[in-house]
Amino acid sequence: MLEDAETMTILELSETVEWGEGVDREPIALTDYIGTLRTDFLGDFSPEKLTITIGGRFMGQRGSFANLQDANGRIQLFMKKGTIGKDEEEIELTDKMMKLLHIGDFIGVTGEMFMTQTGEATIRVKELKFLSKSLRNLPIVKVDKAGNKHDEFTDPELRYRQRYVDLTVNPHVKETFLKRIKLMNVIRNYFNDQGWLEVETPILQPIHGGAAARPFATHHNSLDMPLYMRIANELYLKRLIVGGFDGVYEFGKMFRNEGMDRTHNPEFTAMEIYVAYKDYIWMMEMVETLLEKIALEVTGGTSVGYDGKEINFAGPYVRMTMYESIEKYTGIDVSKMDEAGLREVCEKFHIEIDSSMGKGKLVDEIFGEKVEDNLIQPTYITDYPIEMTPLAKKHRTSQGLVERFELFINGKEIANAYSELNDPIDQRERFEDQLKLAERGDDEAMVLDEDFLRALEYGMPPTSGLGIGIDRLTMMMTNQHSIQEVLFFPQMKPEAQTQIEEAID
RNA sequence: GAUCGGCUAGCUCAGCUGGUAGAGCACUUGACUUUUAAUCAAGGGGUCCCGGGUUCGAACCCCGGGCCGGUUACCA
Repeated sequence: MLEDAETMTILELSETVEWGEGVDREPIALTDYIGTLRTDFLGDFSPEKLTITIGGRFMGQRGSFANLQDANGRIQLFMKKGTIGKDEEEIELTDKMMKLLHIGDFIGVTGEMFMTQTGEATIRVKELKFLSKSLRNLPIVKVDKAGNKHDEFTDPELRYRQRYVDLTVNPHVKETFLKRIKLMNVIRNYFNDQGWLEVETPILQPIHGGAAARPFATHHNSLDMPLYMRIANELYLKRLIVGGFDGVYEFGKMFRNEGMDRTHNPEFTAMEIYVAYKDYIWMMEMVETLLEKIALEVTGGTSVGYDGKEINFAGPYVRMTMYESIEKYTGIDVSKMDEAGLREVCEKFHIEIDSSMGKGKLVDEIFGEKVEDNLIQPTYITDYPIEMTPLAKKHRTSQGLVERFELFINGKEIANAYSELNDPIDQRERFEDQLKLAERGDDEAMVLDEDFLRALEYGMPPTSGLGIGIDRLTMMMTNQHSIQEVLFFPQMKPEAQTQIEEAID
């Protein structure tokens, strides 16, 4: 539906369609794309020989000059009235078309490259084809000589709701998403080179296992049973290791029914990988290699500017056990403390706690409050208390700990990894401990998955697993501070209630 | 959830102490046609987020609601 304000444009459209009927409707055969055209042209300039055909959006004009934009860039057109076409009739038609042309329309042009007096690579248009009409006004961003932007399309609400407009008029936005895609491809290529396999596991799960979070619940009609959108895919990937794959990974959307803010969206992308016959020490080395590679290929260097700081992704990264890190930043050794001692420490630092919290949770609270923000450069925090990590293997030497690390960068958790727990008896006990926590009031304690235990009972090789938050890693690599800037379509409340009602009817 | 700020033309924004709604870009018409924030002239375009209230009179003040953003809390 279009507003009254658009009436004029619709009249214009009908006129366009009318003359358009006389125009060749065959698909236009593009010979080039704007993105590479300018550099190709500048590299090997052979004037009057290079006849090309390109397509794109018409993005405004100045006198006889105009801009054309395609997926990868813009180029200037020279379109002089009364000169485009083979004969009188065609010239007249093209003049009419140029009059109807406005910002946002898709056109195809054929012409020759030349250099203007002011040194701008330009196409002298010999033939103009109208391809598609834009009925709405694009917000045009103008950039002056000094590089200042005028009338920039900046309203975050409009930008997120109408990402197609954002992408069209804000090149830096497109750049961010291209980097996100590149980042994922770097990971894929590296993993594939190692022989690890990209797999897919269920998004609709009868038991929402593998993490501690509130799920989205739904209902399957013909089975008449509840299903949950996955909060994690960990237990399914481990089943595949049981099934005999040596290395499996998945890029997947996870869904958590919790608050939204600058770093949380209800659906987000996690990359999880499991490699058999490895442990978490090996995994730290793998992650260092991977992140260095990502930084290099996505940003062009291993040192990345973020938040006014320089983050150095070249390995090896600092390694500290969780207890060491707490001692470093509080001066207190909590490693031998019982629950009562930990509660005292929390009180001393005015950390809010409640009765449902066990030992592991209390340690985590102290860590979150006193340590996390200090971990600016990539840092591995290792060897977590067993209570907070029900899916990780017990530490080979330290009692009460598990073989786990989290990678912190700029005070944020970026990756989480274990030597995976593959002892089915231990795993059952750890699930049962979770049940006790749940009874105590912890509504995020992990749910017992009987089939997963059965899988472990058949035998799982020693395995190391890793999860990386792709959205947050992308934020890091693109210097963005809101998750919405790295998601094409971040979750938003509906624009107007009426739209929802219409949709339901 | 708390708190602060924003919402005015398609976009970016002005709008004083409450007194007929403004600019630039975009759009339309014309001029110009080697421009690059093109230029010049004229024109059209508004549910001032929504609903109530106060007032002779509300974009502006008051009450309620909505959406967006910042901060903060919660949440692996």
